[in-house]
Amino acid sequence: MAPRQKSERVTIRTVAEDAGVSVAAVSKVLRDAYGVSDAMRLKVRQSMDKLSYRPHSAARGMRGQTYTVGVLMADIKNPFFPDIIDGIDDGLAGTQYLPLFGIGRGSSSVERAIVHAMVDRQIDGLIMIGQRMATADLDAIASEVPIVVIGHHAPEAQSFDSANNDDVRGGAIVAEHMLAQGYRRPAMITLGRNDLMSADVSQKRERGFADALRGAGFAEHDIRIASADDGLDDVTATVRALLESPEPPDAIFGWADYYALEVLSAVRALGFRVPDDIGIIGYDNAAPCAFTQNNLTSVDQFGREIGRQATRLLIERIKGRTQAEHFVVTPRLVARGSSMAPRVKAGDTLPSPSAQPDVAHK
Amino acid sequence: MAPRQKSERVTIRTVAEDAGVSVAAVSKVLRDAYGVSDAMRLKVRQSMDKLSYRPHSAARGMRGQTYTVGVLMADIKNPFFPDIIDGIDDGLAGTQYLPLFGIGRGSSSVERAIVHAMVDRQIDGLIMIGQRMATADLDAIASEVPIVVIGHHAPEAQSFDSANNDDVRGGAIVAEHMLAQGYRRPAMITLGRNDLMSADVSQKRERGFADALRGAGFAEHDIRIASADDGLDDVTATVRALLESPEPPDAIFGWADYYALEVLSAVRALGFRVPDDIGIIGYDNAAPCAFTQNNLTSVDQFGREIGRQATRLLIERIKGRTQAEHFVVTPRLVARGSSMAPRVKAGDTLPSPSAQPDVAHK
DNA sequence: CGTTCTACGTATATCGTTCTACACAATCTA
DNA sequence: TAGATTGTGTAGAACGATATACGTAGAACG
Repeated sequence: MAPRQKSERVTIRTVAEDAGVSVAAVSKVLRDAYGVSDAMRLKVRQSMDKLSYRPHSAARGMRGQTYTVGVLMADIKNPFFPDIIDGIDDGLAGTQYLPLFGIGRGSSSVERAIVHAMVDRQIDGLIMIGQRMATADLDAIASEVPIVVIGHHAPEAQSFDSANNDDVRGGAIVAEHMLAQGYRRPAMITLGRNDLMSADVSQKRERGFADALRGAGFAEHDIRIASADDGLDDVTATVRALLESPEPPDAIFGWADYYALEVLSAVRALGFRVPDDIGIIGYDNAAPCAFTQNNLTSVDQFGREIGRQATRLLIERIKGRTQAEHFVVTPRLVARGSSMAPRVKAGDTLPSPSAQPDVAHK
Repeated sequence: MAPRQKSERVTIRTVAEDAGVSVAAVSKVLRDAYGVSDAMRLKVRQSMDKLSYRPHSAARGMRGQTYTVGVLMADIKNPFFPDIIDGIDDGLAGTQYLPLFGIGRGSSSVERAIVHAMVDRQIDGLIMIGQRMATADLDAIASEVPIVVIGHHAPEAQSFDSANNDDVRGGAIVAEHMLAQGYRRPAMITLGRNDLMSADVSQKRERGFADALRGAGFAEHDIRIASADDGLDDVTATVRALLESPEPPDAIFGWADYYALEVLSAVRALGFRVPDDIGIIGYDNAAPCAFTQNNLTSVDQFGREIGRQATRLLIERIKGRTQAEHFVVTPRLVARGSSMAPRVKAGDTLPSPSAQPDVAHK
């Protein structure tokens, strides 16, 4: 009937012709917009199925939404992030939105480039996981697109939402557990501050950890918090320095699991037994914690729930909410072997490497 | 001068007016297209900087390229994939292209949905890592967009490229190493076949492993290849069945590292020592292999190089190559503690749990 | 000096949607 | 019964780039 049939791509026009209605009508059906009768909706849907029509997202982006949400992951090696992503999938299930991911490499300039690229590609909203940008940067981005941040506390921020666990409390939980287990000289190893704005959750955990020790009567110089970049070599060097110092710690808190697993490796490589000589605790309760060879005590921050909430917040923002909302969940300690010293800590002897490094695991 | 200045968004038109040239000229500069003088290029570039202009990707996508390449990752928990991604970043550095990632969840229908979504968003090309679709599906996709697959062998495919290591050879390397270390009853645990088309690299590794054992004189019923879905529970159940069978293996090859680490956990949880009672070998040489607590012998397949090559192939395809190209690299064994039994395997006694499960790691 | 290149620019149709404005009929209200 | 309202549908202008087709000036050539 219609004279034109040069192109082979199925467009909204093809559907309209097939269904015998206008292009605008099809568009309305597509968007579940107001002003279509049930009869028309049905007719159009059938044509779309018959032609297996898929709307062209780039074209939609020119005027309206793309139904794409961007997710910026600060890095890809963190075994905790998959939990969050499961939560995001939960939150997106049943909606038209699809997540596309950008992967930062620990540098805020790379992150910025990715965010720009996503904005240029007309994403409808953005979830940022563990990003390293300052709140001011986030405000700027929020003026272009709705965002929700995970792993960055900004309770006063109005232009964007956030979803987090209570990291200060989490840090405190760790200190309390160490003392309850009989460890006497707890220490923490945390991320170095090379990038101007490093992950601020680590700082929150440090504060909680330190405050709890203070509360238990520790003097300022007995609160030891060392730092190292992630990566086995840096961590090992710092662990070595710590354990060879005059009053070495008998328990170490690694600021996050992926990092604590490197601490675990370093401690054992130096010939110490875990948890007998040194207790080790991580943060996130990521999947590898449960492996027998790690058996790592950790703080569960309910990543999946955080991901779900973040997604809910984002969709609300996209739909028009302008009031900020900041979700916070209370973390919980999951005790495993790495912090369960069997001994009664009577003689307060300094730990030293137990004979040989454990050959079975060498 | 120009009457219109209603909108605030900086478009190609804004730049053109500022630079005093036509819109078409600016577009040419943007695309490094033919027919612009150095003087004009400079002038336009300056205006773009001054206005901090960023081209609108959706609009570009309507007629030309989006300068976005999609990367489909079969899952996000595999610690090997980051290596590949590093390679992709290498390959993309210095180009205008930016990668956006889709994350499958082990199901080919989810993967298909992601691929469609990416195509609808006008990506210029697609790299698929460890995807589970059949070659026929890939042909269909390849007719819409250039693709390169990683972790799927299709040497005869003409419509798309691939980048892989030689998985058959890799499987053989493992068997040879086990025998050289004195292990006498090697076994392999590999992925279950629940999804119709599961990762075909695992099958290649199985073949290499089995062929090598045959070559060493093993009888067919002594070549044991068990299967389990990934996930600690399934793997543990299968490992238990294997180790409690009449002639239990004394060495186990896990088809990939993320999987072998679960095997390691299961074996130790059952009270066996590694490598004394049971040797364990993985595949990929992912970062966690080097941790002291894992100390996992593995096969290095040079993921970063694979990622680099895949990217090169993709860009060539985007630029117009139609002849298929299939890159294959030869893998290499990296021996670590998990496969280094110290004993001389003289008395061929069956392994049994050494006394108690190692309390220190429980 | 006319013709033919070559290099550089411009004008404008086009991509596939969404959105605004409006037409029309049926129903409600005063 | 006139006027307002509601429900349903259409036409056509955007959106911001790219690609095509073409114009112009200067150089090269015979």
